[in-house]
Amino acid sequence: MMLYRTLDAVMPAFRAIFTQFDLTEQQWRVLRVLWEQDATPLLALAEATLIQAPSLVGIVDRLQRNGLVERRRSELDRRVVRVCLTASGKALEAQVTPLVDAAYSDLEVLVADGEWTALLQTLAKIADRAKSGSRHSDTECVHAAHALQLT
Amino acid sequence: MMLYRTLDAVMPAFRAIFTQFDLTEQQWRVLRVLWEQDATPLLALAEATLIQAPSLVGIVDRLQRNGLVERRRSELDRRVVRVCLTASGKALEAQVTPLVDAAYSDLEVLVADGEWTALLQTLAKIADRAKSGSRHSDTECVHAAHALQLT
DNA sequence: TAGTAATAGTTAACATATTAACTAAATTGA
DNA sequence: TCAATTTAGTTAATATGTTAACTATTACTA
Repeated sequence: MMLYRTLDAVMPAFRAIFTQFDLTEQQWRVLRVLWEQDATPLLALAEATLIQAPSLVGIVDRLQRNGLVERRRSELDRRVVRVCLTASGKALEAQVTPLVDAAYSDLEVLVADGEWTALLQTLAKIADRAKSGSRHSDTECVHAAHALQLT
Repeated sequence: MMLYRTLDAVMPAFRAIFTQFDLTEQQWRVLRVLWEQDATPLLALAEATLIQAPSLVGIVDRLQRNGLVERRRSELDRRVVRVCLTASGKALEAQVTPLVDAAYSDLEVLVADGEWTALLQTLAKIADRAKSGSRHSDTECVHAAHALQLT
């Protein structure tokens, strides 16, 4: 229950920012990667965002529909589809990023530095130990983590 | 990223249990509440599971379709729909619960008691402080918490 | 008590996750 | 070199989350 409430408390600030720009959380995640590395192949994008390929296809579809990205078939390997930012897609970065950063800062003020570190360390420990014994994809619990907005 | 990996590491054990019984995570959450308190009105169920009502309608639909629950219109207040376990729904508890409990135990062994407490306290603090300033529903980040299976 | 507001549940429209299957294009190995 | 395999991307089927609107009841109130 504590986790529910934590997430419940943390999320709305971020969500408000996204809806303001007609973005969803996932769409923002994709854009964030593209702002770092434009023209990323779709599967590489899936890995970077930790969004599974079938989900990503739809997300890119909608970003494309809204004129923020476009698909470009690679000439070298024609299986590869590169997802590229459009001018509007690029322009969005300057508007969204400051707001998201500010929201993050607000969040970080809430607990002491040491506490943050401890939190992350405990999570790391759990991940590490739980993982040895079950092998699986990195994207399984993605939207849970998305919700936390702490990546 | 750490959170992604934590969730990724923790989830599969639980998910394997559910698929084994043809259940989803959410369906299990609903059943878990009904096993405690049968014949719960739908909105009360939504609150108890932290699943929003519109989602819950579909989940209950499918549980009903699979013969695990049934809907009963209340006589006193005919707006109210009580969700009731069927015999199969009741029978399932004895099969699923031990496996889930065992998976929890496996998880709890991973970190020291004090560390668990610290983790929960930090989360509580974040939730508490982040919440004062943004008012919203408890169910917003539900599936994120579901994924953690730590409720 | 008629009229309005609140409540319980549902439906609709949309975005997303998950698994499995499928296509086209490379890669590989006998 | 040609068949078998692998890889990139997609589609399909199903379950879920989100917001908004809508129905049927019940409660409230002037």
